Amino acid sequence: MDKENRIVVLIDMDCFYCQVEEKLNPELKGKPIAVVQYNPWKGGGIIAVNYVARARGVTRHMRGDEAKAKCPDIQLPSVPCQRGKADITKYRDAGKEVAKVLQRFTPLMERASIDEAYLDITMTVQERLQNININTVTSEMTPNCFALGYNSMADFVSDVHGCGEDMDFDHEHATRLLVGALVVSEIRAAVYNETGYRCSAGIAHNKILAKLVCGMNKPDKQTVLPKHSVNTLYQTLPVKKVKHLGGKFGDTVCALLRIKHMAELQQFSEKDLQAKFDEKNGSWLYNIARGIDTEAVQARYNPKSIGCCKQFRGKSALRDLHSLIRWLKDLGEEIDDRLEKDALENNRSPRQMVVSYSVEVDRDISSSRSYNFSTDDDLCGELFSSKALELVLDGMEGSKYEDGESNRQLKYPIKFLGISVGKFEDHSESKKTKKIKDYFAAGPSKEVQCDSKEPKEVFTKIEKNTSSKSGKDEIMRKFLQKCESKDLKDDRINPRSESNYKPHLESLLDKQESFFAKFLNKENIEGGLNQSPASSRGQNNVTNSSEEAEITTEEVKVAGGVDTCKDDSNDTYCSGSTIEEEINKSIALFKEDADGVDRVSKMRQLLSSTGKENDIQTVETKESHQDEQPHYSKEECIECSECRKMIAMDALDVHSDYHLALKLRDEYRQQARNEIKEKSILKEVVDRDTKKKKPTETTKPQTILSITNFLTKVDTTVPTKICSECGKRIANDKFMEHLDYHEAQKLSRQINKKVANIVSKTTSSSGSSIKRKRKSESPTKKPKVPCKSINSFFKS
DNA sequence: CATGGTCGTGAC
DNA sequence: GTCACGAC
Repeated sequence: MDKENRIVVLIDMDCFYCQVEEKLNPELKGKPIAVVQYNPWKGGGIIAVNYVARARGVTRHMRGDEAKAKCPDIQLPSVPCQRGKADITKYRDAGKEVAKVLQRFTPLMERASIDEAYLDITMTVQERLQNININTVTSEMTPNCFALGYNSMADFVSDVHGCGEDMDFDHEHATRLLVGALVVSEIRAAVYNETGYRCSAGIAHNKILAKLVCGMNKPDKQTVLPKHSVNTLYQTLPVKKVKHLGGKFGDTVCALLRIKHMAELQQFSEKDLQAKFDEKNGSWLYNIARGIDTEAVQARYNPKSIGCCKQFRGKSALRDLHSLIRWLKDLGEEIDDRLEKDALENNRSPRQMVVSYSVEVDRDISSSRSYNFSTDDDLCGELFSSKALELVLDGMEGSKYEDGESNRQLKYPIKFLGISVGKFEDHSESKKTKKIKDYFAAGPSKEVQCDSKEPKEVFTKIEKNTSSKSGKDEIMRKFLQKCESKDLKDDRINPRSESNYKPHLESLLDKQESFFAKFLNKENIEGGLNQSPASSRGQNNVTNSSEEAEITTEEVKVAGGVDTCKDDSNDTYCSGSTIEEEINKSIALFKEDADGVDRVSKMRQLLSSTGKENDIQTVETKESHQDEQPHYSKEECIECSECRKMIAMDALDVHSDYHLALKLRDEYRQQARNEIKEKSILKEVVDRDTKKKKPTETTKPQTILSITNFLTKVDTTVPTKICSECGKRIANDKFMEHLDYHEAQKLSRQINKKVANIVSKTTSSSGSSIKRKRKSESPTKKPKVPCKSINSFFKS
């Protein structure tokens, strides 16, 4: 398929922060709410408004108090504060939860922000087209769907069926868009069923258009833009509504060309536009004026950088060294927290950090400095904050100013501070492919020495779950074969290829995202989808979008009853015990294996077999079923008592392991939370070079082992006992091991408690030095003066 | 005093 | 390597 006619979807969560709050606190459901940030001053700034509140005239740009005045019964949940900063972890996690669902439908997903993602479903549509008769598709199969240029979806459908008397009507593309709309209906239903969140979607031939129409019908709706409707749309579409044209560039375009609407852009030749703007922008404008945008959807799940920042407006500007240090410390710690979590989830760590800041000298001067980590840098909060301080002071050359010993004033007040890290590198060194190969090339022997932990664990899990059907070698050989012959994508899509190969690949994909993403992106750039001629990387003017922008007044429709079954993993991440890491990994894996593979189709089948209609449309024709993976009839499934999901019986034990792991993790997190102590004092940073670190963690390996064992699959044919500790069914021969696990757990709990006690006793003035026992923390080693001492910036 | 905190990108 | 911009 050529690059102009892909089927691209933008999924945008409706007032996402509000939905998250509603899910967390069901009492809010149905009420007008707005999420605020920093409530002290005038009720806080509103960053999201739900549709009930919008109907009452509440908008963003209002303070909490104004909202209260407009709508007295409005609820104003507040973004939690940590370290004096808004903490959006909740929403990030919720966003990931959604992305995880989306990812199942195509490997080509680009996460555009916390609540938006682009999906290239060209292949999915192609596949579906081969399995259905387009004439059996009706508009009822795509509820809440609009087709631009049509009065109703039904009109569009009949146009597709009737092939259209209109000469301009591009039947083939319209057909694919219709199927795309069908798929998107399923995607949105899956998102709702599995997360409880409502979203809207735009379906078009490229990102720009998908984004454009996504916002035209909200909330909980989708809009498809047929090719031939672009012109109609453009007639009245203000230039500034188009992505990339919403800012200064858009303004100059309008001013220079004296135009207002997109349609007017079409009168200019490409050369014209290139002359007025530059070559690239000229071409881009010329194309987008015709609804053409060839920018590919990048396969990217993880953010490329992780950062945090804060403004210090007005009087709160930082004027002395004390506050500078303190804020850098907080920022550094937040980075640290998030990095720790990221490392766990994605097996990577950053190679660079950037600190940016702005000072008010006359106007606001902003600048940024970067630092590349060296291999022996101990990546931790202290490193970040002290390095940042060094860089800031370095950059403020001459502006620093001392005023006696105790209170060093900065010459210019700091209005903004930010630390971010990026240039991530996989822990498994770019040798990942080689390692995978090595591991599987080593043959059936289970004992392959893997020096680093990550690949092995991942693959043993995968192996475990596939062993009944085919060996790891089988699977991996196929996988590598496909990689090498570059056929991989076709096989993923083509339902007729190895039928039990696809789901495993998918769970593999999930864990090895960066590897796979790279592969896909490469493919994409080199050949486009389906071997189109090599392209010169198209124009790029990309920006990114987030959360919930325009407050449009529309018909009110509240997100309805959220089913509460979720195996929700709302991590508020705390200190990282190794046990928790293990549990986390297990959860991640179980998630896929236990219920992740193709739940939608299973549910669809279940629903259609019981005749019970829900949100899910039973759209598939019979032949499309034949290729679906593990085919579970109702009798083969059982409802999980934990989450009420229907689980295949032969997967139930794995599934309940998953819940157990979740519980374990929560338990550990709770403990960790208890350990958290209040903010530390700048003293800590100041005397960082004299501080000694404590050797912690000595008994880990054993603990890991027993837990891992504990989480292994239990064969149902083997005699079992019920464990009195956890109530779980344990195979007899694993029972001792299992008890060991509980022992280890108790032990570690005790240890943690002791630590917590020590901390709380000494916490009165400077207690936080124990608080974070980082994995990377090496016993006594303090790297060879990685940072200058603060004093070196000030003569005494 | 007053949307704030994150992201990604391209130009220089 | 820095900066401004764009999105929300």
